[in-house]
Amino acid sequence: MATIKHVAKRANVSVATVSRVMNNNGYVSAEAREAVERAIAELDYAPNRVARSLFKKTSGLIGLIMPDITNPFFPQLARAIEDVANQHGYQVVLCNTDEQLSKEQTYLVALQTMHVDGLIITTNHSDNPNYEKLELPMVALDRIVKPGIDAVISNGYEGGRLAAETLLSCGATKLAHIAGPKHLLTVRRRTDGFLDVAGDRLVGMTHSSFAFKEALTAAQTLFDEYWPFDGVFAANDVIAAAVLQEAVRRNVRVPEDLQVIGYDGIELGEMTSPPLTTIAQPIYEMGRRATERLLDLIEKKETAAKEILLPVTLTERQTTKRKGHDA
Amino acid sequence: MATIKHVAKRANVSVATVSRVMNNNGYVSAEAREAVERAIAELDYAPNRVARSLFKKTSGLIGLIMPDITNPFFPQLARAIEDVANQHGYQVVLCNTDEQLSKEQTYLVALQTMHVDGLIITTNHSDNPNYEKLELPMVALDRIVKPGIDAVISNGYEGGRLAAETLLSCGATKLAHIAGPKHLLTVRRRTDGFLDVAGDRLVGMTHSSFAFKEALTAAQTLFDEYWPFDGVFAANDVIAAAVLQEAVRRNVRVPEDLQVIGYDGIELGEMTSPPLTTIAQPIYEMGRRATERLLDLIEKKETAAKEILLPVTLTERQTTKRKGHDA
DNA sequence: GCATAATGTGTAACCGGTTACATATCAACT
DNA sequence: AGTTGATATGTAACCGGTTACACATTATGC
Repeated sequence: MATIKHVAKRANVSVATVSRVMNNNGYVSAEAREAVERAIAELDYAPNRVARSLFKKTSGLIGLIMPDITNPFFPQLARAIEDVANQHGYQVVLCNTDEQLSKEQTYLVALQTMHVDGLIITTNHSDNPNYEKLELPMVALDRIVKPGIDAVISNGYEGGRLAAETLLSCGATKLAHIAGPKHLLTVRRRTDGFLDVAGDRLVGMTHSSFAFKEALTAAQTLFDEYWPFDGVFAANDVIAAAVLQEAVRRNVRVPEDLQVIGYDGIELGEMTSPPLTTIAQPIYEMGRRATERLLDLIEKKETAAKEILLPVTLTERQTTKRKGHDA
Repeated sequence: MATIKHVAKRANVSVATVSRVMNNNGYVSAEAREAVERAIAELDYAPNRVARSLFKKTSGLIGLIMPDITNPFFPQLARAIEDVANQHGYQVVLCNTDEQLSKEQTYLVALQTMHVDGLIITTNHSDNPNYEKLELPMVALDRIVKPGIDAVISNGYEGGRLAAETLLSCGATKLAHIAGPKHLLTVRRRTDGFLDVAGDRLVGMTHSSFAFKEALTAAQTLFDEYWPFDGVFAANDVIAAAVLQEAVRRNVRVPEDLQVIGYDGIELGEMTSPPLTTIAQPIYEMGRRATERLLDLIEKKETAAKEILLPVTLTERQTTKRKGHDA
């Protein structure tokens, strides 16, 4: 690999001059600039980012910490983050923590010692003290870490309300709910919104993680203990898919006998049979906004908002009846 | 952040000695070692990887180039890669190229200038000249780039055969197939294997990308043009999910009237109704093997195998009848 | 008891960039 | 003509590690 010295020699200038034309700062004569540019082209030179990084204490890297990229909600987020980062010349380092504090800790020091410029965190240990001492720009995504830390989230409470309102206005009268993991504040809000609207029309509720197998078990429990009901709101689309599958197994027709609404708006919802009605978060948008915010933080554009709340929307597919039909 | 100089000063030794205890090489007296270790602990010192990287020309980073992490086959792969890399102290940089040569090119120079130690490529431009001039360890995953480059793939041809054999032994007599993108050699092999066994029992075939929307269109075309058939093999699980959905739409019962087999063995297959029978690739294992191979290459353990071929297995769920029932 | 090898430690060069500072030239202004 | 400021460029220090090399000191062999 060619270095700046090779370029300097070839262009008959000093390394300082080469550096000046690369970074487009300081005074450089037209001839010198031209000579340097020719040398760069001829040698196919690209500056060593490691060397630059060492001096500038900036790496062009951002760390992305998520529980598990295998959970179908995250790839879209990762994609958005990667897209925006890339457009601005940054690369992203992927870290799966399985929500284990020890892994998180290991990654944190690894990322720190490699001088990442910022962090996006979709993992939540609100109680994790590690983040605080970290003097790094960071934004929480779909999570709320701490008052002081920027967050990008969607309106879970309204989403939960919307789910209940939709179910009711589509004619459901006996509602059931499968809530998500209790330690996720953003997920609890969906449940809160749903329950507030459902009121005493709620006939049953259970909990599940976002793993499909567990969701299936939870769905079975729901049917075993609370059937009959005619409208289910699941805390995410994976759980909703489990409800759908369990309904099929029990010969419960969807949406005729039972309407189902999921949450997230991941692609999976299009692939179930019937396709899933869901409360869609603007997933890509969330990733985009979080990254833009982070880059602003990194580049010291002191932007105002500390918490960005995005709206959710109803994506009507075929697990609900047409709205207002028999409401 | 504490630097090696701070540690040296505090331990009353030179930076060389500190470096020696950090790397556990050279001679260090017991007292010196102890003093250094104490200083490290007290200062909470972690060596700057950027500085180390500059001198050693090694970064502890591996580049992961994939078409689109959003495609449900890739997250598992990424997870496996990340796990293994992490266990060995490496981090992974995620790159989505959308199979666009220009993006690939941009990433390649970015990764190169940041001195990544190796590359895992799940993207395929067999014709891409960029990879050749790259003096970097790399392994192709689920792709075949070039004879000289290591590859980890699963046995697509056998998988295709297995799909056909299964369909036939479960009583299907009129087979149909939706093939995948033509430019993917590993995917074409599935089709080859399937066709070789199907022979003249094939009644129809069409093509599709791996995008669900396109797969739905392809499924419709298949039904429109070739119905009736009683066994479908789809080139991947996403396409199979589309076939399932289209079958439901047309009131074709699965598996009674139509049996369906997918390919890949992604989690989606468990979530469809009914759950999908599929030819499962050992996805996690593939990612693991590719990464282990790459690390061997990086660390110059000249290992033999140039192409690692992994077996596929049949995952019987509920879109096929019980085997041998009516064969 | 002396040559030799093993052990222990510090100094400084090096990796490949960036930039403060010194120096030089030249045009403009008084 | 002399001062001043803008333009242009090179030298060398610096970022934070690693390691070749020089130099001591101690242990071992004959």
